[in-house]
Amino acid sequence: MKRKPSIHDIARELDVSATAISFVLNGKAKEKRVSEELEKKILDYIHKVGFSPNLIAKSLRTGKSNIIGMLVEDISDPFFSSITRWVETRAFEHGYKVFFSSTENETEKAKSLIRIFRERQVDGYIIAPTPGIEAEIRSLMDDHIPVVLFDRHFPQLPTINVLIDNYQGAYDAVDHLRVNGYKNIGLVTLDSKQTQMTDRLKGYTEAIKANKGKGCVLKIPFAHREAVKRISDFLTVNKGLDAVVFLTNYLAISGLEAIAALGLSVPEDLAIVGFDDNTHFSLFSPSITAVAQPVEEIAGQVILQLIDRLRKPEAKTGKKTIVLPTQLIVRNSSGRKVKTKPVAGPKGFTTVKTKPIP
Amino acid sequence: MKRKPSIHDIARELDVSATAISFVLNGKAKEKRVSEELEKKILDYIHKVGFSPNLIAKSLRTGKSNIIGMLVEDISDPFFSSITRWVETRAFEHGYKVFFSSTENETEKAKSLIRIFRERQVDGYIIAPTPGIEAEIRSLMDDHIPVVLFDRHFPQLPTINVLIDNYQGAYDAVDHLRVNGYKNIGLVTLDSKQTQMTDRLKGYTEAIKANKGKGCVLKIPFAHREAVKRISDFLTVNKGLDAVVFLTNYLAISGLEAIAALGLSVPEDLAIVGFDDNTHFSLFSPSITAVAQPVEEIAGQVILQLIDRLRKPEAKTGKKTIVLPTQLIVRNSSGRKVKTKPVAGPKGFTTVKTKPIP
DNA sequence: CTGAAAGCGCTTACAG
DNA sequence: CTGAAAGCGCTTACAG
Repeated sequence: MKRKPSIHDIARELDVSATAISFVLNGKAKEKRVSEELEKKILDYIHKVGFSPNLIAKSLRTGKSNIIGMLVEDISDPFFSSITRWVETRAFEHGYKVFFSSTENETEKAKSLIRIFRERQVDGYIIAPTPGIEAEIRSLMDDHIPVVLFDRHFPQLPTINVLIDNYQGAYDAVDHLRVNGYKNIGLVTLDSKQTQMTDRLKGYTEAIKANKGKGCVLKIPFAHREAVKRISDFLTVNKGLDAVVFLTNYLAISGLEAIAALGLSVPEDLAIVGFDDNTHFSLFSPSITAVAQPVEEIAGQVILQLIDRLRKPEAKTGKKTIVLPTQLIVRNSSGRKVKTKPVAGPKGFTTVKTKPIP
Repeated sequence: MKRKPSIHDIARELDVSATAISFVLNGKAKEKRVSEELEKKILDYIHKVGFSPNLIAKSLRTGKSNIIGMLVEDISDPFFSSITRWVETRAFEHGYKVFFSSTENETEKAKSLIRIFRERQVDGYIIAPTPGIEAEIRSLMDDHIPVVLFDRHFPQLPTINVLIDNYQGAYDAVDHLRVNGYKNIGLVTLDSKQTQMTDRLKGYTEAIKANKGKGCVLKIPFAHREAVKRISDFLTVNKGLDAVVFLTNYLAISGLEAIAALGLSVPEDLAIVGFDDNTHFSLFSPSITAVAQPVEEIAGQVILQLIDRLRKPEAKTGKKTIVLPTQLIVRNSSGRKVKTKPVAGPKGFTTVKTKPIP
């Protein structure tokens, strides 16, 4: 592999000092009083040969990499992929490149990614934390490395957090169903102690209580292979349900599979509301009502907070939590309940009328 | 920011040489004849204090970063996101970290990403090329930096290419529709000269010709805002069509929106086949038939070829093209044509007719 | 078997 | 206004 020219090669070529080239390259020509003539000579040559400096060397020398490390749960999830897209764009405007990776919500994977990023001297972190990485985050903070958490957080850590109002989002979903005439509203959530999930669960519970209803909750382990079957069983056992709220994107997708397999009609047999909007929700038949997160604003706040911290690394850090509102996007899957429902079943519940497609 | 300990700090601490530590760290203790006693002393200390070496310094010294730069069209596209997931896993097994970015198929974005990666001394590249970056790729090859192209390629460049049989995939789609009784099969594709699209188009054209049919093609510019309207107009003008093949994932999604807006039934009014499978295709009503790419094998071949090249950087490079087969996944959207309009859907399938939301 | 030293390509305090 | 030199934290050829 041919060695690329270095600043010193160019210095020799042009018979100027490497110092001058460095100043010009970093836009410090004026400040450091490099003559305009010299500056032009250097710039012309650099453009001619298409020189680009070795950023590895620069990083080693300055201790800054201009890289932000970003950990998301799953880069192929529509919520996380759109967040990263926005973050990437905004970071670029500030001169930063973002490297992201998926944790799949696994503690060990998150720990090893943080280690890898640290070894490469990443300047700051944006993290949707997995459970169990409090120590790693604390260690970053101890070394004064800027960290912003989003989507979920650790209440005991004095981090900067960009969150949404999970409680209210779930509450709104239930309330919307109630207003539209649904009486028995079930919930499908993850079996998780992470804040985003517990807050959503609380929103559901409180909304149910407020109307003196009875809750009915199914908790499924993260990334469970048999999520569809679990939901299917849940719906079969709890025939009285006339609506279900799904607390994540993927649970809603699994739920729709289960509902299709059971041959239920939405919303006639069962109304549906999802959490996290999805490009395809408007395309399903019927289209799916969902609690949407303000993706662009989340990304904007995340980068704003991080850049701010990167600018003043020695500033006193304190806990700071930003909570953004959700928005309920009403579509057909939660349409007003039709009271006059044919035949049997308690509360107008129709039994399976179609065989699942083999 | 506290300075992290370096190899020399540890050398001083333990009263050994930095050389020995470096050898131990790189698993060369045996080879370089470091005594077992010394090795143990060093390892113990390193584990105790949790030392991790500065990879930036290592990169600068060795000229290797152990990073692979990967350019995809759009990381949030299900096809590309699953490819990157596999590539990431497989690369990690070989000691490489993958940094990926989306080009959005824009020439300038791709060029600037390649520049950014080069500045950071990335060891090798995996690229789904945008149009117009032949020169950049040639320049990488001139500098003996390993490059593997996938999904599409430049026939005039002697690169390593991992492709699928786009021609056959499209041909199969048309043939399947023909066998199921469809006579007037239209096509919706991108207005693109990239190989993956031209090959698919050729597959369609030849399949139509082989049956002495008449083709009917709509070409839409990449990322066109009004794709739905274009398709809608196309379907309205060409009322004779009884089936349509969509040559990309997103075109199929836009097509479904158009079809919903027009109030057409699938497959009764119009049968559908997509290119690239999609997690949600099985969930739509009806489920969508698609030409699936062998994602895991593509990723496997891509990494295999790249690692091979990274191992022997000076080896003669020659053009090498690997073509993998596609698989047609038959679902309900292309069900056998029923001459007399059906009462209910075939196979106990329920079609929910809902008006599009205004 | 072990260690001192040079050098990867930058930046910047310092001396002229 | 300009340049020589030190140093960021590693690796490795070389001398002992």
